Amino acid sequence: MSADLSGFLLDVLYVGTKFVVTSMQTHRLKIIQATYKQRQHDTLVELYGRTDTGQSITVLYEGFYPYCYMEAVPGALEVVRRNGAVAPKVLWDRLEDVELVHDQKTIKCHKITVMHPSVVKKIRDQFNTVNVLLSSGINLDRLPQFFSADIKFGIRFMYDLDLGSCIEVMGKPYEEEHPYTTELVILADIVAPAEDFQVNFSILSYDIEASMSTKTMLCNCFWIRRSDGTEVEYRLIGTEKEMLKEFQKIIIEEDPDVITGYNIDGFDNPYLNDRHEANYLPRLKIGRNGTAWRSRDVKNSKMWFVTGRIIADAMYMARKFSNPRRETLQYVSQLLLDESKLDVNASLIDEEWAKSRQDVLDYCSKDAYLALRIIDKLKVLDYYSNLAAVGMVPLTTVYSGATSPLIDSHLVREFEKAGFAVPVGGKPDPDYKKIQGATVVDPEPGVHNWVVVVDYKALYPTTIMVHNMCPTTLDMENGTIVSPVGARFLPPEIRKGLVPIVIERLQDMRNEYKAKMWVEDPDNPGEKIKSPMHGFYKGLQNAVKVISNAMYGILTATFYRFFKKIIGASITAYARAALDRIIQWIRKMNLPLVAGDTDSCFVRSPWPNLNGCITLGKMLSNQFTADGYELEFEKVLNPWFTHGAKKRYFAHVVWDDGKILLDNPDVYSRGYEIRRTDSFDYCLDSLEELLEAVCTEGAETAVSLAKERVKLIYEGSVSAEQIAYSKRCKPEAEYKKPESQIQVRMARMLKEMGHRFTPWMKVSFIYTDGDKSPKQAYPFIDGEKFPHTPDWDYYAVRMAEVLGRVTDVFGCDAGALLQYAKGQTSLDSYGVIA
DNA sequence: TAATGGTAGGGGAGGAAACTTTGGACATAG
DNA sequence: TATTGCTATGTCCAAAGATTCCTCCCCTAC
Repeated sequence: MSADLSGFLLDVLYVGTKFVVTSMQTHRLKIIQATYKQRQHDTLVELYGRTDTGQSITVLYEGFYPYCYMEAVPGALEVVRRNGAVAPKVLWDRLEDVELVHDQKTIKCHKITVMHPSVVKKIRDQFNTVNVLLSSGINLDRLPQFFSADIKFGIRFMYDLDLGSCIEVMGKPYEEEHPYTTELVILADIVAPAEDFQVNFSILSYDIEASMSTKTMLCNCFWIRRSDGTEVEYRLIGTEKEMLKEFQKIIIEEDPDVITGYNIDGFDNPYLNDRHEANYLPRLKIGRNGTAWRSRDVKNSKMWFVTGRIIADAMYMARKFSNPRRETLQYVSQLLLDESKLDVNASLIDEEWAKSRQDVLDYCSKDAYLALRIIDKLKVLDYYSNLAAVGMVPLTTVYSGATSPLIDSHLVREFEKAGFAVPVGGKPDPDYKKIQGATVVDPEPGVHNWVVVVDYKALYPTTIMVHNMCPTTLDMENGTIVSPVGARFLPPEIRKGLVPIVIERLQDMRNEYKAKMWVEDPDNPGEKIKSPMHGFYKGLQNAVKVISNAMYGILTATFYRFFKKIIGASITAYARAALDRIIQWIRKMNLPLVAGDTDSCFVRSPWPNLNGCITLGKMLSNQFTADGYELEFEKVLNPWFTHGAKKRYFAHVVWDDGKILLDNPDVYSRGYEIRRTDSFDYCLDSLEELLEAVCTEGAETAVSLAKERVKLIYEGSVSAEQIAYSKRCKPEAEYKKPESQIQVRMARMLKEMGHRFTPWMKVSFIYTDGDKSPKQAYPFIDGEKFPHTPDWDYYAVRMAEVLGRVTDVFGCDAGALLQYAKGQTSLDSYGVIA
């Protein structure tokens, strides 16, 4: 490997009579994790990441201290001073008096700087604990409020140095003895923000086969793709102890940023951990600071963490990014990669192992390989990388899946810069009454031709900006902007809200990224072509959208630090009013409004042709693009169908944002079983064909298709695979009555049958007796023959209900469909259905 | 190192409550 | 005239069935 000499500065120091030459280096890196180590008298900031040159790096920074703000209640500081457990850890010489604005009032505060992050919590806690407070012997008028007192220290560091997810550091190699295992370990003098760049993370994907009878490990196969793109495969066999030790050693040597595998959170990780215990080995030590991994209970199941790396379960990623109907590795790799697992019966693994070790090793290795490919295919790392860049947080923060830290990252910085207090997050209120949300228009059932769709662009963010809504402008006395629910906000001339400022900045950012996706075509001046960085900027602009859209939700979350119920209620009230303006106008003009939801209206055009629709769409758009709101003319649908339920539509798109698709229309479908993952394939395939027929063939053909389908399933002429239901199963403790839930009963059965099941997985099953209560069913296993007889009667009824909702519009209800299937002419034999 | 975006809505399943039908015991009329 | 055997009918009451209503749950739209 050749060093990049341009990044070196020679720093010559004169020490006594000798010249000592030290090398100052600069590095650019993307932060994977920002954390810290508490030392005796200070805290060391630790940033783990990967550089633009592909090296793993630990950046250390000394001299940055934790702090928080405490309201200056008389005597409060004395309480801290007298607490022997806390006072020695406070840097009293750094104590500052500051004024912070909170709820339109100026509050006198102490800025308390301490040695360790844990001290901040202790200071807060002593005011919560009556005994500690009493023992201080001080009577307080009231308890002081705390501000900026729950920000993680690594994040605090990034806020204060205004860092994003990519940074530039200047420093020297860390010479002290240290536990860090990255290629580079730098003690930084300067840490500065850097423009975002793409990083090639290294990734390890592993899979373990375990004996069913002895519970010991048979083999561990894994693949590593290094930062330079090369891939290596390892296959560990031998004694369990050797395999465990070897795995740890290779992880440290190869130093992957990301560790993955299929269902590792549910199986491989806890299993590995158990085997370490069984072999009297310490926990797997794979942290980049030499520490062991650890697990945390999240919603009744475990998640695994390791310092400096990300443990990303490929199953979780597949679930999150592609919402597959089933979640077995076999199904997902078929769906996403068009590849299969190798043919080894996992529930008979001991026999297979005895028969042919080579086959089991190949099988195991392929599983690890598939997990790696799934992560690639879904572009998981790109997505998180972008989200981290826009959210200005380390990669681990976005990986955790929470969106509030991304919003926090922008708002807290903004609040602190402007001198506003940053409250600590609250606890959920069990008595909380939901605020009123959006309007949904009752749709007009039937087939409609030439329907124009208009919707407000970014309705909630726009609403926040237009009405200057923010905790910093909410002023019930002086506010002149009065929301429909009575909240009063200061106008921007008096004080521009910080939330609107952040939203505006995000929008500008998005426009900038969008612009960078395209460049002038050198061959065709005036024409735009994709820029070489098209994909990169596309990802970034999408990340901005994700964060913008989350803003309303976060501000309306009770636990969020900037939560104000009346602001949330005002946002939705203004939004309802905006939609209502269009609805009223459309009704006044006597135009048929066929549907509408939150920010959109579906209007049937009085002119039954594309040009007429375009005229109407543009007219609506012009009419209602005003006062900061932008109504977009989105689509023309022809035809458009609904059976009359909200949020359930099916249509053909013949015009989409300027593109004419008359000859080859896109399908537009919302809510129907077609889009649902908890229905069975035959049902949703049939429904899709039925809706297609409704749109293209007319009612008669559609009805006979529905009748035929119900008949076929009633006769049992459908494969087991096509009638398998699939439902997510949570940990049993999450249910009020676990055994009443079919998915719980199926999960129990799966386990009894010797299959791996971990909570939060989807389970597949087929009903065998729908008359019993609770209904009887058996698990369906991918690729295996279903050994029971399905209750075709039950399936016929289900199909009839689903298809009947559609055909009912044309006078043929579920009962009639069933009647045809059963070849009966009278209703009485199954009167319940009618 | 206890972490957490929201509300609106459709639709299936299970189960309790309210309601209806059924069937046995008994009485009475013929 | 009184009693018995038998059937038809009515009433009461509990069990069984069918409905309705509510809640839980999953998943989706926005």
